[in-house]
Amino acid sequence: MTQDISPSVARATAPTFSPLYRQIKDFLVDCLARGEWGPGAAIPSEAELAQRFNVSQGTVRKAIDEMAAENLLVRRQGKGTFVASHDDPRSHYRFLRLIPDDGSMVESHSEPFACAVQEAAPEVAAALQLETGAPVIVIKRLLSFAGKSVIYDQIYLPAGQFPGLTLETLRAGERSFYSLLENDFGVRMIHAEERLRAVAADAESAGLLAVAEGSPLLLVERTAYTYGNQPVEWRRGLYLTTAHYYRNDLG
Amino acid sequence: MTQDISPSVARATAPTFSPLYRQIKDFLVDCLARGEWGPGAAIPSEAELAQRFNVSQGTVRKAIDEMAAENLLVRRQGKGTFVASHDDPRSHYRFLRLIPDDGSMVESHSEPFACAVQEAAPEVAAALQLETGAPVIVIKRLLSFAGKSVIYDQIYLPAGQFPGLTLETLRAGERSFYSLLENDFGVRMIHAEERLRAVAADAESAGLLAVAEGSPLLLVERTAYTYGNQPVEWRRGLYLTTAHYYRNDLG
DNA sequence: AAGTGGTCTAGACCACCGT
DNA sequence: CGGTGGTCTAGACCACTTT
Repeated sequence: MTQDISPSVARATAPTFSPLYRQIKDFLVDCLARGEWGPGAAIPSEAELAQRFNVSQGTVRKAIDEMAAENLLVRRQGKGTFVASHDDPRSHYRFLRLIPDDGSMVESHSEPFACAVQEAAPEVAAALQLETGAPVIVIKRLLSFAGKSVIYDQIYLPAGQFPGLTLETLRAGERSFYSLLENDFGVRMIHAEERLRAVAADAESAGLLAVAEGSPLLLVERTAYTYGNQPVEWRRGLYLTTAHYYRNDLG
Repeated sequence: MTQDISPSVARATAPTFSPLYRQIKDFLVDCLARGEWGPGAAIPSEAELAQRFNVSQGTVRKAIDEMAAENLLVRRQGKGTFVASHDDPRSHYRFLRLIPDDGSMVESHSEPFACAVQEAAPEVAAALQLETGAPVIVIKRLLSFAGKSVIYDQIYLPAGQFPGLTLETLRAGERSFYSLLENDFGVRMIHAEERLRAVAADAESAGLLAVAEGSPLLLVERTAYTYGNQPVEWRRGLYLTTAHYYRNDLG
């Protein structure tokens, strides 16, 4: 007989039946999306969830295993299972792929220098699933390794989801950009897609990165998504790759 | 009491104890590395392996689960578990990340035009863990999408592991490069690392890709590894990214 | 019908963490 | 110590594929 974690839910003529562990996973993902447990918080123990859903602990375990593999949760033996957070040092460099040629682990430093609201250009609107002309926050910043500027980022966010975000906010504190969005606006980035191209530096980029106009730069366009595959950030990064490279592992 | 899948193995004073499922995984990986089962072949069933190792089926299952997640094995319900192969269409585009801007799924065509043995330059030797000057096979080829050349590859292989590889071999048949290495030389690529940079086209690349000298190109340097993290291929690819982009998913 | 992987259970014990 | 996740078992039943 087909089972369901919530007997009160009408199964009716629904032609789609998921295994129990998947129903549990879907439920837990929904809890995360609704902010039931904030980033860094502990979720209920496997035993408690098993009791709550009337399933065995192994079934709950399989659901959590998959979510841990997707970087949604973090297991810590003896302590519990926690909602993944960009505050965690382990998640800190998950989205930055530029590495110095010499392999040194120098600290990177972000220097935002502009933050304004604009109307979304068609390209930006399409990526963020907004109407063209909708208000977006535009942030410009320079990222440097060991004092040398290597990335010029232009970041676009839907204005409505980040009220009161200013240049001062960005410059305050040492936390990373995604940590800030997570803590101050409750928006957690869980996935991103990047499109890379080689381009010639325009006047603005050349000036900021201290190279000749026309020099080859690595263009990295990123769309970042929160729960439910909802895009909430689009950015255009220009990477100077004379002494650094973009690393990618093909599994 | 600590257990071991092979009671006859002296555990002696070994300070490292792995869980059973990890010992089984290590054993299976070793079987693959030794070529016990060729690519595409079926491995013994979970029940048989469980009996052979005197463990429960769930323990074998966990070992195989991890190997499937690492693309070493492929599970097929009702049929069995098989050694992953580049002949499988699913694995076919696992290493090619260049996508046309319009998203069309056009067929790519590889056109090798040079194949010779050279002495390894220091950079190549380092990547392949050989001595500088060791014999390496150098392959040059053009890859085109919809008739337009978009990638110029220079591929370096340790000559000793690929005896008799010629331009004729490469041009024969329609199989992919990694399928050929797998079928004709028993070398299966399981993992690769790429380093990306933006560079200016030199005369040779500009000519082959039909762009002006100095045009920005995406330089992709790849080291590919077989079982045991042994590097067996290094390649330098120059990608034309005016109508295509390199796609990367950040998990 | 027989064989395979896929799901699920109920219980055991271990390793680790906090108090 | 009690609570957590981590490993392992023995068995059940289901879904899929082939004979």
